[in-house]
Amino acid sequence: MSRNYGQYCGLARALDVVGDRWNLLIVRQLLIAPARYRQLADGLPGIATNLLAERLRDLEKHGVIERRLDENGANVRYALTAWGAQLREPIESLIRWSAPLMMPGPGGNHFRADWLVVALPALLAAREPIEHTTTVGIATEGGMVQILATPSNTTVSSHDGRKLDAVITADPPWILGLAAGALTLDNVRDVVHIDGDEAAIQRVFGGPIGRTSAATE
Amino acid sequence: MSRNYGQYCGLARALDVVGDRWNLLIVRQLLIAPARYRQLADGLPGIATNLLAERLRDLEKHGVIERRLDENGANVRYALTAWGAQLREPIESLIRWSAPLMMPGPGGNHFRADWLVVALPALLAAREPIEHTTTVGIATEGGMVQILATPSNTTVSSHDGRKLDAVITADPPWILGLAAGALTLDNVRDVVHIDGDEAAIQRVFGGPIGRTSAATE
DNA sequence: CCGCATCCTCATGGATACTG
DNA sequence: CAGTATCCATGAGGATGCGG
Repeated sequence: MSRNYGQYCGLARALDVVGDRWNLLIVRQLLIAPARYRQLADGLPGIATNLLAERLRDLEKHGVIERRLDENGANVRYALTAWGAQLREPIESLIRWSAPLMMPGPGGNHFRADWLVVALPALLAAREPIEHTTTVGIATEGGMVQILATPSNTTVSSHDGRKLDAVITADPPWILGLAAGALTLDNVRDVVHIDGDEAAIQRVFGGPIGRTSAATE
Repeated sequence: MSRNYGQYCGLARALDVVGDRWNLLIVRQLLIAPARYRQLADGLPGIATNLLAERLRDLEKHGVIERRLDENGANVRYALTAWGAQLREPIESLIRWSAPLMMPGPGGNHFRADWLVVALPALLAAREPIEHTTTVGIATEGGMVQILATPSNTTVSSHDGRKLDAVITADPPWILGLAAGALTLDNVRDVVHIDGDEAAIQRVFGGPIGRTSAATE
């Protein structure tokens, strides 16, 4: 049972709902994709099973997530509600804010490639749109994700097997450093491996960082 | 001592720093202005003094806040570091997300007018810039804040005594509803009181809501 | 197996008293 | 004023059990 701050303040009321330990990480997992209980537990290393169950109940009660049944009426699957999905903005903001904390590297922490599906759009949102549609793969320990960048938008998802313009193989900190704009391709040339069209990687990661903390224009 | 998630994920590392109870609310207070220990305790109703002291130590250790001494070398004052101040973005996002939670009203919760200094810019950030420089006061139980809106930016601060184009007196939910765009001035005309130039209020709160969750254009 | 519920232990939070 | 110290209540984490 979540403890309330008892303050009539937007931040306090938001934290009354999602401020409890694990809550925002559960939302992160569901931003990747709707998931079964077991998938959530796997994607949240360290969570106790009773806590996961309790948090899911709380989040459902507050309208952040919902249980969905598949066609045959069994097999619950957890998914974000429309309101819960709007947590993407604060979560992406926190991810951008945390960039300095990521630069030192993993240091024994758990890592899952699909976390990049949330992190990369957050960091790449700072970029100017690219001119030519480009598809690149990011291969790290634990899996491959793909970036589909068009002039109008950029999406990141698990690799679906399609042919890509280029694939960059690298440890996660280098990828995040590139995405955050803290590193250039030249900086990391000898610790990454690129297959395919290097110019494609350059288009995705090399563009100017156009976004400031103020609104554009 | 804050417990760590042990995940190499930007969100998890951000929460390792600011995810502990009270931490983001302390940052909220310091976004209003640098403050003394006592001012913080007053602005955070419900916090225990040992927790406030411990959180301030943690946040300082992580580089989110710093202790500043005034000229004569005594009297510490807590303030955000440059990095800590960048938490304004995630905090404003959470405030926008929480708008549905604010509509039911305070219901016995604590309220401080200076919390509006953080909340109103977050909600008004969705507006198109106004055409004519306008200054309005918001008088609620517990104090008055002022909005200084120019074509280039909008700031909210505690009232400094200057002459204002208009003052609107209303309970907080009406103000937040107006700022969030959930209410119009016509909706609340008989529960608020306006002194001065009503058109000024209309310019600040009546403008079109231009911002969507996607980036502009 | 999956999706939890129970039980137990210990770390953390909260209220209040107290001190330099 | 600006915190410590103390004590109690609550929540987190881990192991295990259990029905479907």
